[in-house]
Amino acid sequence: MKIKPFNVSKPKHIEPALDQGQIVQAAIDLLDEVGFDGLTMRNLAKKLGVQAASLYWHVRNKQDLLSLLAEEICAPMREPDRTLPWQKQLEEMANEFRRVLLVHRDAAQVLASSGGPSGPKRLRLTEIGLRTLLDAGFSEKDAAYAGMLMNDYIIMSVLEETRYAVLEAEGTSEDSSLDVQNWVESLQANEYPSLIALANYLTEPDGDERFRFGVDLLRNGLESLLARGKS
Amino acid sequence: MKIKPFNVSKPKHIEPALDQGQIVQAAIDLLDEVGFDGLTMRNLAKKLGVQAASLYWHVRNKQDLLSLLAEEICAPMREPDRTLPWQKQLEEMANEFRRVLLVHRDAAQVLASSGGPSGPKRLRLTEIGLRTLLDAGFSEKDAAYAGMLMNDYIIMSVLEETRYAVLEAEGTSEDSSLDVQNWVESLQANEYPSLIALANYLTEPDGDERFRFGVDLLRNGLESLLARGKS
DNA sequence: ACCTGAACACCGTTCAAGT
DNA sequence: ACCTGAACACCGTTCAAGT
Repeated sequence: MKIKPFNVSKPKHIEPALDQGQIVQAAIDLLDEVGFDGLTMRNLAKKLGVQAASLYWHVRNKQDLLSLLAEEICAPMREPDRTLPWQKQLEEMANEFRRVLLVHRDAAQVLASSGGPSGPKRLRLTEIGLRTLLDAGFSEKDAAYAGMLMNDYIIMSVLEETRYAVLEAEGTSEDSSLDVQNWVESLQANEYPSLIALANYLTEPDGDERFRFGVDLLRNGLESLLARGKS
Repeated sequence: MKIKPFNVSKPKHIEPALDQGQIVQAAIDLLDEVGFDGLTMRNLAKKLGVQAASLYWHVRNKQDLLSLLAEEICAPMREPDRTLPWQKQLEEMANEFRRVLLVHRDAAQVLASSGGPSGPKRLRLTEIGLRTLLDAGFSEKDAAYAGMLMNDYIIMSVLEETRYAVLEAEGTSEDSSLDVQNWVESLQANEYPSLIALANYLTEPDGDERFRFGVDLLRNGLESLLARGKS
């Protein structure tokens, strides 16, 4: 009675129905369809035709999934041209970051809820940002703080930009403009004169302009900090 | 058989067990005890010795409660001395804002999850900030964008500052420092030289210094923007 | 190794019913 | 007017059991 030893290495090997890459891709699709709040482990499992518990074989927990998602969202970010002056390099990185955050619905929320950069792509991008600042002449401390600040600013900026968009989409266009109107009129004019004077800008959702304003402000701040240090 | 008519005006009037002020106060206490994630309608009801559904008589929903909470958290903010130069006024406001956000656990998370300012106190504070910027000579657009930027920066800054604190508190002090050490060592030195060189600053939780850096940067940016506009 | 079934311990919110 | 009981429609996560 002999047992054939050769098939032992492939003993009833069924193709695994799932792997981490599929899960992450499905999660991105689900995000685009239903947004951050609809992105649940159970909905994701349903989309994959699988039990929710199955996901936990390929992913530690939801937090882990969000980190993988953040990495995937940032993957298409292009790196800046290293021959440019440091201001232009940082500007390019900021614009690229914002661009990829606007590709997928609620991407900024994913980045905000996932912790700091852990995947190789995001680590590389922060490495580039920090190197740019160091090469520009900033001290280690200033470079570190400035890098974190820029990163946080961009995420938070897009977060708010898209939150406004949601507020707009909730009512019909006439209704939402009426709501803004009512909001302004509900303020007593003599109590909040500046607020009322600037209401158009405060409720205006021109994200491009607002984002550029912030980036310019930070660049100006960094330039004068550098000038001060060098004098 | 006569019925006394005089008690009719007070017909079995039981003292209401709850009002909005009590709910908000209990929510603040609960926040300090269990943090943002533990602040649920059900836990809050339990703390008040009442059914969860009862809360919905005094508060529209959880979002509404968070707005009330945000207002309560900001209530102790003092207003800046109007005779100071605009830079000092803004600095004072920033420091005050951060101060009150550090009084209660996860207060920054409450502010971040509650929408824009709706209560009278926060409206008044943004009014003051915007007025300061207008008085300083900024255009309406610049003042609006700068005001929103400062507001967002402060909330996000404290948000991250306290998130770091949580990461520190999770392990014993030796463990967490070891984790940081391991995190750094897990990076290939030749792949991420800047990241490794700045690791101490990136993982250092000196919130005071980091916050001041950001405020200084924004002030510098605003000053050069103003100088440019005036030239 | 990989997936299922079923449970555990929760959420926010609604609503008829009580007082 | 104000509160309760009970339900509805969900969550993330675990774990013994199956294949």
